[in-house]
Amino acid sequence: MSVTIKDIAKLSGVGISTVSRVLNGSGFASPVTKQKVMAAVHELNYIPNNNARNLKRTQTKTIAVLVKSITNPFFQKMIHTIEQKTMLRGYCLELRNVNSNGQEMLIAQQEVMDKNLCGIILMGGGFEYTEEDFKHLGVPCVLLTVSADDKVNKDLYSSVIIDDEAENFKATDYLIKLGHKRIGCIYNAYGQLKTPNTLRFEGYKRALLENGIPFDPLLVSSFNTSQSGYEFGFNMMKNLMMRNKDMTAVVAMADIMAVGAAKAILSEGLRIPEDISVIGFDGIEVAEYYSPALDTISQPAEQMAVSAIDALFAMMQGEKTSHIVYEAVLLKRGSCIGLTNHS
Amino acid sequence: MSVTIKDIAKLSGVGISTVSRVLNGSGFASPVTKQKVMAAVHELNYIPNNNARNLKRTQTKTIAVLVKSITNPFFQKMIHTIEQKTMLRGYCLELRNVNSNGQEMLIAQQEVMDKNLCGIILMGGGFEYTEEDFKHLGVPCVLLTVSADDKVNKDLYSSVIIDDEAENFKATDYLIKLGHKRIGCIYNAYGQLKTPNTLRFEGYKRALLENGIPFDPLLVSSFNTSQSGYEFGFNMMKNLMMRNKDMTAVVAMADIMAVGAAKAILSEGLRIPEDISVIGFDGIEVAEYYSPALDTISQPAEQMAVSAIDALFAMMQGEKTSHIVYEAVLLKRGSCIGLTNHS
DNA sequence: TTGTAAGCGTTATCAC
DNA sequence: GTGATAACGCTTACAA
Repeated sequence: MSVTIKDIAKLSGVGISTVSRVLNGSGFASPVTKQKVMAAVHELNYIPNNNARNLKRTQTKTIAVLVKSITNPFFQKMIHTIEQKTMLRGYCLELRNVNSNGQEMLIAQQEVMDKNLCGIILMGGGFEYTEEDFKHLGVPCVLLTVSADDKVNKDLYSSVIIDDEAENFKATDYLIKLGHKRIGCIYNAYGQLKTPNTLRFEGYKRALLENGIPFDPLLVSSFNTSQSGYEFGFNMMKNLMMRNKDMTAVVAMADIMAVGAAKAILSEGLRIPEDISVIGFDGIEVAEYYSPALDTISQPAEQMAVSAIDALFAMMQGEKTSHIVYEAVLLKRGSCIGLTNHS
Repeated sequence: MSVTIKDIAKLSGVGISTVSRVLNGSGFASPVTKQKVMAAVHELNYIPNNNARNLKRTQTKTIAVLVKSITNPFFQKMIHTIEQKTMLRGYCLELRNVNSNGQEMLIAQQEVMDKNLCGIILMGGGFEYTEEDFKHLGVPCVLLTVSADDKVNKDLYSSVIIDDEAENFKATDYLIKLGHKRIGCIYNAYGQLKTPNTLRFEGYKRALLENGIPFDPLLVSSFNTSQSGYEFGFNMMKNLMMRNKDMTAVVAMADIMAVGAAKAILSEGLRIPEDISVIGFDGIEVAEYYSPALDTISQPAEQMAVSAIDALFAMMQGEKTSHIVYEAVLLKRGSCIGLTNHS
């Protein structure tokens, strides 16, 4: 079958462990031996079996990032930053995508065991982690963009987040202060889970409440399907417009949805912001390159990524866990306008 | 340390192999035994070690997709389709991202060995595969969106592609037939490699040639940086506009670049398509949701994915390799206009 | 400097 | 139905 370390040993006329030593750089071997071994390796196109390796190895200097839906453009900057910072510290990074709901911790445990990880970062998804989860993991764990329930002992994990509720309060309040009263809301209700989106929705409701504007379910679209974010935003916005002729603004709980919503508005022959103001959330590139550029609540993605990796390495060195809440920035790019200026 | 199959065997009072059998569903075990084993598994939170598993296992019913830069939105539809089709056939799918240049085949070999794959799909990247590569792999291999050099024996691999040169000829020719003569070109020159982008560039040049329009290097922007596609398109377009006041159209060799280019145009106070016509390539969602929606050469992503997976399973059943070239569709959405209509 | 041999945790092949 | 036991390919003491 496949060529193994034995074949290399045989061909180069040395012992198995010598081959292993040469390949791993550990221990010493005479230059001549090295030559012979390497020659055999190339001749037979030998590739070491990682399973056999990991089975024995203890320390791997590897950490992992588990991303819930890696295709989310918001995560890309973060991942990139984490990759760089990890390399810089001389560690390897294992990047893994997760789709399955609620299974992320199982996959995390699996990964920790398989790869002998010394730490792990979990990003995306919901807030459904339990104390057991962290205990089972066995290695330091940092949650990024999500956290665990307040009941969970905060010494078991670190977290780097924003205050989703407060930030979307900020977005909604901004529109209200601009004079808007009929404000649509588009968000992704993912099952009954507590997610960043549901928190943002709470912020939307609180902003209405505190400003004395009645909450109107007709202004909310959150029917969850498996469509893409763009398509989702587009369809939800179409619905909202059909149901609410008096709507003057919309807050979308993700920029991709905001883009879809914007397209829906423009395709109806309406203008942004003159007819309807639009604000998104996250701060991804598309919102910036869209025309018109869309206002958004921009998360400090790079800083968050840096903090996450810092927190992880701190934990790996035995330091305490940390829980950072960053502040997001309301970027005004012109897709929202005062109601008095509406035509 | 970690809890192993032995612990489960001990706790549940059965033999190791019985535990293995219960967990794998293979072989038989009495309901009572099953109960006991499962109870122990849950109590100790046992997770089987994949390395040890893969070391022994022969048939895994698993195939893999190696994607060169998984963040490329064009690949996402394809990956999704491949995932579904794979599950449908009762196989597992291993999705893996590759960044390293030219190392994709090494990673592929590694993956094949580690996971005992029975087949692999490679998407993205360049055309640099050799005969040796496929021979070393040891399992059926399908190239998706790229192919190997013509010198490589076509019985060694399957491929599903479009004719990048011809398709971008189509795009450029379309603009020329609309009356454009000063047509900008934005593409990503990735080292000296032969990539879809370089082929598309060839198509651009041939269209000019066959229509008797002189090729002007000033109209080409391909300075390769590590920027994102949007940023890249934006900056390249800024350059082009600065250098060519008489440019009336631009062809971008990827939709993300086209979006960046469009933003650059609009941010200069120019209009699309009245002042400058824009056409992209690939057919991703953002181009559709952009405002104005962008014309593009749309690749039949789903069909291509289906063909790739079909080809792979065919090979796995001992059938011959296949080499399919799909035709892309020129989508006219209004971002290109006849020159006579230019204001 | 090099080789021998004992595991790593699992599965597969047998006997029972 | 179930339980020993021999691999799987490698790393790592330890011995030479």
